[in-house]
Amino acid sequence: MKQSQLFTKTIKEDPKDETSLNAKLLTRGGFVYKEMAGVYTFLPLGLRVIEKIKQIIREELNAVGALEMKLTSLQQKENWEKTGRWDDKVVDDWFKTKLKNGTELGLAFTHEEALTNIMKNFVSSYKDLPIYTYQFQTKFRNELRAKSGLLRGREFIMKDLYDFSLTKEKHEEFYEKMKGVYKKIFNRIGIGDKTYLTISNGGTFSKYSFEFQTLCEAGEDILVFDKKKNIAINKDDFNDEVFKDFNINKKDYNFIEKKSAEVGDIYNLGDKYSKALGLTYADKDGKEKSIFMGSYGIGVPRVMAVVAEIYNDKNGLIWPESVAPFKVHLISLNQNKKAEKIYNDLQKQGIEVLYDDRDIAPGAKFADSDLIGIPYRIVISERSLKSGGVELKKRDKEKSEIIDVRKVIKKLG
RNA sequence: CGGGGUGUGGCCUAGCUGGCUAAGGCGCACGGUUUGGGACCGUGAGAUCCCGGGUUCGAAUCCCGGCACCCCGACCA
Repeated sequence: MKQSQLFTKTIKEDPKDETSLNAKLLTRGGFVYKEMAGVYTFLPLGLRVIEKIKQIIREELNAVGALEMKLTSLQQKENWEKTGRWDDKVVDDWFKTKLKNGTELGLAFTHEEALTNIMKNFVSSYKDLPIYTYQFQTKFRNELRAKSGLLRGREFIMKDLYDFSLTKEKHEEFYEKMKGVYKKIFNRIGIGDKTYLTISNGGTFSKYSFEFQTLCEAGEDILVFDKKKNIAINKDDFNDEVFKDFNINKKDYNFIEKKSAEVGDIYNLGDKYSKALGLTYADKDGKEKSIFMGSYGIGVPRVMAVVAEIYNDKNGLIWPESVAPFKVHLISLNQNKKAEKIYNDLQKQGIEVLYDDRDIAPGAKFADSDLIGIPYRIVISERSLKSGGVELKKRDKEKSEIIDVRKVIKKLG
């Protein structure tokens, strides 16, 4: 992409209505625009990051046989009444609306009911199971208080996966598998070493569930963990009962506390939804059986925000290569003819490049480049050409190197 | 939802104990000079001072009501 065509502009000053680092950096860099508290538009650069994160998730989920689909945001109340979740006293963060004729609708804050209902059309025999399916979908949650920039929003993209399994045991097998899949996803995104599989309250379906918590100052949770022994417990659930249930002798561990953000969660749903909505299958002996389910969420913008919180310096963002909006930021200082060729050659190699072809001062280009935080920066200028080529610098390094124009593409490819 | 804070051109701010044409910086347009770390000079455009009501000769400024945003807390499959 040519930067002259990028309509967003970087902003020098912090926006006055943001306090959190993620929102400040993402706003200043032109990644997001705040429509209202907890509701953000993804601008071209921001959307590229979102899509990178989605693609990593997609690849890992597809690898375990999950199929992508997309449900609707508008929901009729009928299915929700069957599970008791239409009631505002039970679920207090509904956004509800009405059809012209007065029919009540809800904007989905999750999709267990809708999906389970759909599956009634496709599942009747044990031969039809298991089913693993997921979507990237906008969730609406009428939070009392949106906060921390993109970390807690009222409208956000969520990856939610659901498993429909033959038995509790089969479901649990998949559940265990997903722990590894999530670990892999967060590793690829670049936050793996700060992300912990965390023991947490299980809610109504099982005594415990697991969250993926990433150490991060802006987070809302407090993680109690032992890095060496790789164990973490949400502080809310750090008590004798947990120690007993997980066979933990507190003296053997060196627990410390730090703030963290929940980037993913995996839940056992048991047969609550399948039962309530009448989703069953006929087993080999023809007997009707319950289906066991789980749900597995990842808040995509939240992951983006957490990455922004972790990877930055005083000059701006430093995206990990895996989720960066572009791999290379090509900066031309009055050498647009030569730069154009490099730009084309890089693109031919399939390397994503943002090419700063604008006619502005060098300092402004460097400042923008640092703020936007693309991993590799190539500068082509009279000076670099005199030294023998182009200057290549990594965003997170101080030093740069001069490389022959023909070799830089090979090096990055 | 309780408490605290803030709302002034596209962005960041000053002005707020009432008083002249609402000031500055960034950005934007035009002209010129610049060209390796957000350049400089000049000219110019751009404002329902969050909204509604009130007090007053006169309101960005004072009073009342509302809305929005930020923070703390509560809440949070």
